[in-house]
Amino acid sequence: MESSPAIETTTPSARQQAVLDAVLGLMVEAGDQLTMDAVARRASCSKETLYKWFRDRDGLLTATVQWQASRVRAGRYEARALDVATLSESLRDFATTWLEVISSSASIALNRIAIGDAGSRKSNLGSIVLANGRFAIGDRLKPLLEAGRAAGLLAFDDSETAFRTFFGLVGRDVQIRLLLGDAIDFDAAEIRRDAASAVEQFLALYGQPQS
Amino acid sequence: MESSPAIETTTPSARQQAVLDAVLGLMVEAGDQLTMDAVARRASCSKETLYKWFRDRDGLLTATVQWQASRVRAGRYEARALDVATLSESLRDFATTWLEVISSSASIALNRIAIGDAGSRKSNLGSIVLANGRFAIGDRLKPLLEAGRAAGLLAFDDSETAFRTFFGLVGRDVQIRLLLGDAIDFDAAEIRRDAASAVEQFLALYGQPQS
DNA sequence: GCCGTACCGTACCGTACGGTTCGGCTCATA
DNA sequence: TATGAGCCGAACCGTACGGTACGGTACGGC
Repeated sequence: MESSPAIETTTPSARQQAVLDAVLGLMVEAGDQLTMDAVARRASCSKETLYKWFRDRDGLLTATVQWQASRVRAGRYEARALDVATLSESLRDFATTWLEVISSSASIALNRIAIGDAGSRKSNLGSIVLANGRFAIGDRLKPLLEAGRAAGLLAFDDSETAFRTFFGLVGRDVQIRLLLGDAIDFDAAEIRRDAASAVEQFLALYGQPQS
Repeated sequence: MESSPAIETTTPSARQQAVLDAVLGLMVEAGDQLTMDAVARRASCSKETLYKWFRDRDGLLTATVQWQASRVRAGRYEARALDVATLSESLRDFATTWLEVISSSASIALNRIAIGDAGSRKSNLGSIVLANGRFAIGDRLKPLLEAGRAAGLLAFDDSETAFRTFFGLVGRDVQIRLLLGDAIDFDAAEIRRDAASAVEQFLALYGQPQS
């Protein structure tokens, strides 16, 4: 269960970024009719250019996924002097950010595309999304969990297992419901509430009683 | 957050079931090239028959989803005399069954299809899958939870919230990883282990101390 | 002023696929 | 043995879409 590194590639030029944003916009508004024609029209560029820059449709999608991933990287969580308050605060931030990401229309659209072609063995959008989503989050959260353990605030054997529990408590059924088209009303307040109660539950399971 | 009833329709004839099984097989083996031609070839029937029986491609997919759902309905969990042992045993059964379902290749393929066209507003495979998956499970688990509460074994205000926690603890990152093409080795022993520890955690959060 | 480069817009090609039509086979009923 | 319903297999149609080709324009370097 090694963590895949979040793939990094040469950043696209400004014009190319505009194209990728057009793709994202199109995904969100009409995920089905994501045709090369539509992209070219929306981005005011020619299909020839699309093919020159991104090789083929798959390359365009891959670049889009990576482009979106590159700007989701949220703030880091430095292991400052940890007490139970700052730890749970950091965990809440983490949970909140994660819930905001997975409930954003861009993420939903992107995951739909990636899941769709994970069924066809060609291309590997799925693994890219996984590497930049689930596994990137794990890589960023585990140091915090381990710092919490080092500070005597948490108790667990395997940080991977602890992380997966955290993931489940935070995400619950949200992502699958959104992906399947369920319209959950999920405003910022609701997200904060859910994040807080998930952290509370996580600490109930893994927290070390402070003597 | 009303629970949608699991849609029930007239059961297909034996021949029709064979066709639907062909669709399922095709989904699993090559989810992308799920064409009407391929289905007809695999089921040794004519496209004319497909269109007569199922109206159009969408009707065929809908019937397939419902057909698959109809045979997933696992055993019921009668509220026998509840003590903590039988309750946690029932919960373990539940979790095990659920994990087996979501990790089965049929379920993965089906969810991929449903998610794929949840992006296009036409058709509502997504809601059908939700109704027969996530919500059907909820409807079947909640009575058990409430029986546990009535017996003084569990403590919670809202059975929906308690269920969603259970869902998260059991499923964690499994479904999204499988949908995105991650190859988790998930044998029966692993599933039982995961189910058991999820139930243990759930009881740690919601269990009522037995005096 | 001339040329090469990069790009836009559009027309075009090939193919795949949803859906329709039709000829022919089988079989049950009369 | 005639008839018709039900179905198979194959040919067919229209369209949508990925990918290519090409004419035209703007611009920087010589």
